[in-house]
Amino acid sequence: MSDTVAVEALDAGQAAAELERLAALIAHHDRLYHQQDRPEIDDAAFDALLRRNQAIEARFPELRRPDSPSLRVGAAPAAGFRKVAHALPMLSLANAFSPEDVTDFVTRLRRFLSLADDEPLVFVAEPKIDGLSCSLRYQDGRLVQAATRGDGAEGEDVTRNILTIADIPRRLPAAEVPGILEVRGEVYMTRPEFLEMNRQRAALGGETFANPRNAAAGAVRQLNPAITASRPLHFFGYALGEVSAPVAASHQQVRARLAGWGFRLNEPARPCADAGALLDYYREIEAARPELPYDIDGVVYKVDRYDLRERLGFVSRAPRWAIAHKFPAEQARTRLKAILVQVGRTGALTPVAELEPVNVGGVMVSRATLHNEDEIARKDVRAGDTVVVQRAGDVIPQVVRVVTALRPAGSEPYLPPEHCPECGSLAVREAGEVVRRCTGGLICPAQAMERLRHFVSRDAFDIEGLGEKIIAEFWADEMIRRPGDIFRLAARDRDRLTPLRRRPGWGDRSAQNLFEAIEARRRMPLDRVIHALGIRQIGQATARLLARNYLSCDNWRAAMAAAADREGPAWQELTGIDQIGPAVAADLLDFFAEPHNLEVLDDLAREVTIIDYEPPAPAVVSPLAGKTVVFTGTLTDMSRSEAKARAEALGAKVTGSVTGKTSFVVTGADSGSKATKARELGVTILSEADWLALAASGGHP
DNA sequence: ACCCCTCGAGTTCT
DNA sequence: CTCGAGGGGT
Repeated sequence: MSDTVAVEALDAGQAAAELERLAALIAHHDRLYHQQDRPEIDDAAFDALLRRNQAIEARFPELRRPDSPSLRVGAAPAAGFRKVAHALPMLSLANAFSPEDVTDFVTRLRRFLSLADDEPLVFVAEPKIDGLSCSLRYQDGRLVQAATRGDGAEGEDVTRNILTIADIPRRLPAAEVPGILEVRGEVYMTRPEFLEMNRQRAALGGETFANPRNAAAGAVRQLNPAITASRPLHFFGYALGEVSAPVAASHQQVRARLAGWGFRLNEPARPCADAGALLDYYREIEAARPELPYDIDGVVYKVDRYDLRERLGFVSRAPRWAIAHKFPAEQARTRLKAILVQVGRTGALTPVAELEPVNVGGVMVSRATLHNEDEIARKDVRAGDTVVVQRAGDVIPQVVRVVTALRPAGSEPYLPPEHCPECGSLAVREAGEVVRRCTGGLICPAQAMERLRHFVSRDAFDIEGLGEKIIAEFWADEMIRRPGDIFRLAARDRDRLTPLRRRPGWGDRSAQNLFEAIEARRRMPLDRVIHALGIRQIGQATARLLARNYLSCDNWRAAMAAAADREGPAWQELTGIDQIGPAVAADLLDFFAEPHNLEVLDDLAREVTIIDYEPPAPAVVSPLAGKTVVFTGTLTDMSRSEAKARAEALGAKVTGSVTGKTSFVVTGADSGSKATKARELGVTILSEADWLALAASGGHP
């Protein structure tokens, strides 16, 4: 039996023959296992076949078949990679699309930093490579971990694959680098190498990749590092992540250090002193774009000095000190076949364009959102029109405009539906609102299924393997009608009652995986539970506010019941929560006024342990935490917004008017009534110098 | 009565 | 990613 011949002893001819045999054999057993649920061999024997196939492929990569089992069998789970939390989050950048955006950016920063006209502010401009961001972690100079960006906070451990990239040094001179050093950069594929690789794959009858970015991403996320190794990948370093000791004071110094350690850098990079220089750089790169051997989607401008970056800080999820200036999105023309209407979990009816599939910047697009009926009217989009399509931020397809000259005769303007396309209930557009909503509420199955989808989504209960299709099947079989049902599935499956058993491709293993994912969610923090309920206007952030304020589920429910009158102390407490006003509070109470919702919550609480809110460990221990600060008058050394950001970073809340709750008032020049009021109320008054000293000390007086 | 910001809700494709 | 609405401040 040829299985017993050592892989090392095979010649190329034997290897090719064996790969062919293995492909057929593995596909056969895979079918028996997954689709017919009557395996002929046990799991260990099956795995042995897979391993042998992989070993032969590793030795003869050029013989790997387009129908190779290693591509399909191992391709499914991203679960193959361990999740790793980034020590410092990998943030995204704000975007600029026009010269005005760039001049605004420079002006905004100069104002924020309170720079005088003669004080310089240097940026470094670099090309923005269209690849896959990765963070490389070095410990005592040794590469110990590589992670993808993921959602920015948590990525996937792709160390074994990254180690196959020749551009990446595995060791850095230990004498020169701190104990912990993270290098961030972009994994990419050059265009000529990408084209050559696709040519080879096509010749072998395999699937080709749409663009170098997808090819690079696919290669890095291969479960088998041997496949990654066979792909032509490169790496540019562009920043540092966590460092246990500072290694540079500016971006230009970082670049010099990276180059010294053997990293490739984004070139050309250029220091620029003002918006004019940045825009010159942009135009040069745009002109050079076709000649560059790799794809870029724009350029990046970063403040050079690290001390200034520190002062500038962050706005929501992006650093204030950098911006990506994007090239205009690639556009394509296609025919709009029809305008469909989708039903969201809140009943919102969203029109979606069904398009003749068209390639936009390397990806086939067949649908695009039209947002709402006003948007359709503004652009006068009609079924049958030829439209210009682009991918916003190179991701989400959007209809830019109609090519009116190509409009067929006799076309009619779009008419919004009067009834929900899913349940037939009346569809109403409230005065002053843009969205039209299905009034079916609880009787609309589309809404109910969307609510379930929301319930299991990543920011809510995060149940993997319970996607749209599976939910729809369980719904049709009346196995899942409300969230609590999900947790009773495994019990019902013991009687082989679930529709899973009729699904082609589903065997015991798949069902087992799903039930394990569900069981892992039997305990859930209060804020996630609140979010998962899908109450109108209550998203992740607002759910957290509620959890923080009411601490336990029982307490929250009692408070909501007590606030039902919409005027008493419970209502006052609710609307007194910062960021919760009368509109949000009303939606919350509407939810609780519906008996069905209370039943759903009771039912869920019987299945799931709801964990009381636990305050996160404070990031900064500062005497300013929890204090309320008011700035008044003209500050000279810091702009008002920097002062505000600084105070908030130290845990204080900044407001505009002096009240009894105000902890202290910072008075700049020409302070007026606010300082007077502070004196009347006996609130502590600080001069700007006092404030600067306090802020510089990290809040410790 | 405005303006700015944050949040929510919707969306595509691999 | 985009848009609209709500909240809070000027």
